[in-house]
Amino acid sequence: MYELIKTEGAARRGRFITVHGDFDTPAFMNVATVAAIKGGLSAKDLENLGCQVMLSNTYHLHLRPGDETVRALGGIRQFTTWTGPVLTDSGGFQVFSLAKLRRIEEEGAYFASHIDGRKIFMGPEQSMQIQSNLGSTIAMALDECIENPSPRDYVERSCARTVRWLARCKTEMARLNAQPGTINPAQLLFGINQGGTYSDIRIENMQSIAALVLDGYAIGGLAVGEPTNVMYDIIEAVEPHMPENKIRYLMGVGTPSNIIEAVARGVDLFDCVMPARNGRHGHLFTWQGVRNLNNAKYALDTLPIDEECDCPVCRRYSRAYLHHLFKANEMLALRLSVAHNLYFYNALLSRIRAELDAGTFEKFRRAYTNMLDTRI
RNA sequence: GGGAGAGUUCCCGAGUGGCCAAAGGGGACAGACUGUAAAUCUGCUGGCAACGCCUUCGAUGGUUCGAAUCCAUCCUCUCCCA
Repeated sequence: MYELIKTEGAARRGRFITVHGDFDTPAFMNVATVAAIKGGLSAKDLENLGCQVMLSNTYHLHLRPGDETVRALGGIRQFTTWTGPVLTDSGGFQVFSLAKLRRIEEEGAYFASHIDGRKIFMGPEQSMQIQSNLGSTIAMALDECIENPSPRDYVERSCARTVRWLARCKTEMARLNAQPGTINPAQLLFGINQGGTYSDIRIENMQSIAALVLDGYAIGGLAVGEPTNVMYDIIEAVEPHMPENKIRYLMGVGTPSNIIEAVARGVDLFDCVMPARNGRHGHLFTWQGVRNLNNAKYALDTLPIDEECDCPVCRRYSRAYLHHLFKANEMLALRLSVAHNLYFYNALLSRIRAELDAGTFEKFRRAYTNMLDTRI
C-alpha cells in the first residue's frame, strides 16, 4: 500500500507498506538479476549500503536454478537471506534484450534459453507462476518492452496485447495468491505502461491499465533508444493519468540526473543496472560527477573516490588504490566500485527524500541535476 | 673447444624480395554502457608541415629498380656435444 506523505510540485514523498517491510519513496531498487549483485556483493552487503528493496529476475531464475528450486528453498528472500522487500521483474525486458532469441505470439513469448538454447515458453500465467514460486514481495506483469523508435502501428498492436496479458496476469496472480502453500499469499502486482514515444498511445494505455486496479504502476519502455528529453516528455504526458494513490515505478532508469528529473515529474520508484555495471567498468558516481577510475590521472591520487561520501569504500581506500585494482584486473576493484556506486545511488535517493521533507527539492534539483552526470 | 638454432615495432609473436609502418594476442591510452546474454564491447597504439614524406624489423657493409625478408662480417642469446 502506498502512502503519499508530501508533495513538492509534481514530486512525491511517500512510503510503501508491504508484508516484507516498508520502504520510503522515492526509492532505488538494487538489482540482483540472478539473486546476486554482480561484482560480488551479498545480501549482507546490501544492508550496509542503504538498500531498501532488492530486485531480481523471473526469466533468469526460471532458467537457473529454476523457480521450483527456489520455492523448495523457501523463496528468493530465504534463498538470498535478504529480509526486506523484493521486486521481481517479469521477463518482459528479456523480450526486448533477447530479441534474437525469442518470438512473440498472442499467448506469450517463446525463448531459446541464452544459456543452453532450450525452448522456453513464458506467457502471463507462466510469469506469474514463476514469480509466485520465487515468493517476491512485488511481481511485475509480463509486458513487451518495445525498442524506440518503433513504428506506430506496431506499438499500437503490441500495447493492446500487453494490456490483454496484464488482465491475464491479474487473474492468475489472484488464483496463485489464494492457493494453499503459496510462499507469499500477499504478493503484489504492478502493471506496466507502454506506448513507445507516442504520448497519445501512452496515455490511452495508462488509462486502460489504471482501470484494472493494481498495486502499483510502472512506466516501461523508456531509456531504450529515445533521446533523454523525449523520455522526460513521455513521463510528463503519462503522469497525470497515473492513480495518485498508487506507487509509480520508472523501470530501468537511470543516471542520477534521470532519477532527479523523474522524481520531479512524479515518479516514486527506480531500478537500474547502471551503478553496478558502470561500477564494474570503472565508472564511479560521485557528488561532483562521474569519475573513470581507469584513467591514468588517478595513479597517484590519494583522495577517496568521493570526498563527500561516507561509504565504507570512501572512508578507507584511495582513488590510486582503486585505479591499481582495475589495472591489475582484481575482483576487489569490482566489489569496491559496485559497493560505492550502490551506496551512492541509495544515498542519492535518501538525499532526495530529505530535500522533499524539507521542501527544498527544487533547489536541490537545480544545483545537482546536470552536475551528477558530468564526466570529471 | 665443436655442432644446431634464434634476434621483428612497449611485450609475446606472424611475416622469408615489392600488396609491410609490418597479421594476431597482451599491455598502455581513451570511449560506450539506463526493467544485466556485459569482470563486456568499441576505438587507438613509430614520427610528421599527414591522400604524401621520414625513421623502424640486433649492428655494419653489400646484392637488387626494390630488403624485415638474399649475402658477408660482427655482437647477443638458447640448446646439444666435449
